[in-house]
Amino acid sequence: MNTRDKTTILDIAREAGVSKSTVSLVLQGSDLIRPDTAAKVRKAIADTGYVYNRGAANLRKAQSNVIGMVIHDLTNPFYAELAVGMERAFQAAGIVPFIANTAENPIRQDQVLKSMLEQGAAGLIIAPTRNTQPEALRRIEQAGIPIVTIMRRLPESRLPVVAPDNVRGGALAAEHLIKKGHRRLAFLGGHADLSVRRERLQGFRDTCLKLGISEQDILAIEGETNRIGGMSCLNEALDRDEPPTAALCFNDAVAFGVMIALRKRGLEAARDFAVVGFDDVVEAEHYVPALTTVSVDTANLGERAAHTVLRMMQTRTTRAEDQIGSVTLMVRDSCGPIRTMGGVQ
Amino acid sequence: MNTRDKTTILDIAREAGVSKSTVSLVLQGSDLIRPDTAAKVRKAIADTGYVYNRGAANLRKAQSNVIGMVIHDLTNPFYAELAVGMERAFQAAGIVPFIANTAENPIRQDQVLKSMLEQGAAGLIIAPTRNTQPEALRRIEQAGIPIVTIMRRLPESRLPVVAPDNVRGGALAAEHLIKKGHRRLAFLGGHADLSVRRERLQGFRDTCLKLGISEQDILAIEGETNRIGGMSCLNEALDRDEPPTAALCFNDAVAFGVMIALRKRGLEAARDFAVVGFDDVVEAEHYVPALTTVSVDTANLGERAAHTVLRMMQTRTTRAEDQIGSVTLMVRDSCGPIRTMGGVQ
DNA sequence: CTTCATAATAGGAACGTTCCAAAAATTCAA
DNA sequence: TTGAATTTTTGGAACGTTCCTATTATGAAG
Repeated sequence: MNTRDKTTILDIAREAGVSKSTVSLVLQGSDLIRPDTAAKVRKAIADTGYVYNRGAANLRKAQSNVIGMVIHDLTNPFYAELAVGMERAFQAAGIVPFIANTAENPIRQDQVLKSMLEQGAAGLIIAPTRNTQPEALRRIEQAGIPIVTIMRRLPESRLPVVAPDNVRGGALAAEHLIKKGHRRLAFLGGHADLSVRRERLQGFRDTCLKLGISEQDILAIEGETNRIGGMSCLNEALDRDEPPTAALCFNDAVAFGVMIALRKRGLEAARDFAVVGFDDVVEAEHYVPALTTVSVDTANLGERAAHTVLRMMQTRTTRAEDQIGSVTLMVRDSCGPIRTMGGVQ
Repeated sequence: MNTRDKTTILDIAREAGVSKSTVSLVLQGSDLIRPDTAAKVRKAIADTGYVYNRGAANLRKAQSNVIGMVIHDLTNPFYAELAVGMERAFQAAGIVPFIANTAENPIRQDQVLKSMLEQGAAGLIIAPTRNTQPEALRRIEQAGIPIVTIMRRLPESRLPVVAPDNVRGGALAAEHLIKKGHRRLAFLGGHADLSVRRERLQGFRDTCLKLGISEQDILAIEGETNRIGGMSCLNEALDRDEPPTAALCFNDAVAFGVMIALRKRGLEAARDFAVVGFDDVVEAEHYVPALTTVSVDTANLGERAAHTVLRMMQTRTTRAEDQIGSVTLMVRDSCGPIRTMGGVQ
């Protein structure tokens, strides 16, 4: 092989005294090749510092095994968990997926998506940013690349979605809080344009109404989907005339923010105010007080999404059923005991 | 263009009535092409659903702009922050890097690295798993691909490292705790084979000795580098005959674990036991009590790593200076006031 | 031994791009 | 208007694989 050039299939062919076709066949694990020939080739591969050029192969095959995971906020532990869950599922299929973060920025998301396409991605899982325009994904769809959205549902889009049963989760939380004796309830955090929030809020509100809470005793406050958002939401809630005594939070991050804000006001989660989270990140269990939250079975969600793209890739289809994961309420300490009288202060 | 086939540079050439070379030139933003010709081409590109085939280009150019970030634990908020920091720096350079998680598993890491190589990565940033064998990276080095390690230093390796000044961080923490009046100190968490721990512990221990703490009053307990590890380390520490009254934790995750374990024992961080973290993750500031911790300026660290690979790629070199980021102690609430008498219970 | 069927191997074209050398178009000066 | 100088455009080869179609080696049967 040439001194400085990278070694190719031809180099190992020469080294092993066979043709490039033979080497290629060995590389693909074909059983057309006689075992001893294959051994010779494999030895040559090991001797030389050969690295397979997947780009060249993809070019010729007109298909790749690259899968991209495009996540809107890797900094949110829930999404980080989700991402590594999916990665694990892909690993089992012998695929190394690539993760990219879009930092909740649609423009960045466009760039990332473009890059994934150019790189020849064969499948995509996307947890889209807010304000994702439908046409941002249209190009990918019409390129015939399997794509599934996870968690967030896109408006006016026929893309398959993998998400937890948000409506039921909201309902579970409402039921729990009302059973604990609360009569003025809040839903804190999240933006109204998020499908996740609409669904969670819907389940929450419907159940409240069904269980006899009146409309004006159900408060919904929008906010960021992180700790900071939780803090400001709680403050806004408690500054009302008739403040709520309990809240379902958009997600666990918001719930942590709510608990922090409570402490800053000299109040205590559980004792003075009941808080329920959503997602059940690992941290929830260890927090003090341990957070009562709706578990979405993150690992399972990730696995389903992974398997869905994989299946779509195999069947060369661009459509798939939505998948709604079941949820369970993890009752821990953040709602305190059953309440006998209303009112906080 | 053919009905079902993907459109190529030739299709847009035909569409625009120019040659493929012209299209290629336009794609590369060459100023050789007359503006109106370029406009025609760009229009054709916009009309057709053309997507650039970077694989083909890389094949021909024998070089790519793919950069990989291989992280050992994306689930650790610190590394998630680090990853998005690096991503931001690459974005400014017009590059979309790919992230992969190795889940602290050297075998997985080998697979990921192999995949990145095959994909034609032009540069790599790696936060290596424990027990990374030097030869795991040797192949990449000899392939001439720029690679920088971040945070963890590899044994017997000449790869450039970007890391915070761990020794100084440890020293800062020790000094702070001793000034607060503590006389029996612990270093909690982390495994002895981690360079990060060795350095942090070294700074911590040396300063303790220098400031008059005797060897047997400096306790070092190994453990996992996460919350769980922190919990068990604290329990082990307090179950000693002469328990410490303060600790520097391997990182913030461990520190959170320590504080949780304290609560479980009916003790309180700050009041009953001083705890200092390391890393200064965003959560540290909002925790209750707010965590006193050594800030490593995560964003800056990520930026430096990114710029280092970028520079190596440009200069086609495989060597670079180590970069040690400065650290500062963020004094918050987790160490309480100055202590006048020793002893916990 | 041949002959034939089959199992292994080999050679060339193709994938979509870039780059080089060369051709064509344009501009400028005389 | 012409020719030279310059700018703009073009065609073909090359990158490292895979796939298809040969071709050669092997073994079985006559």
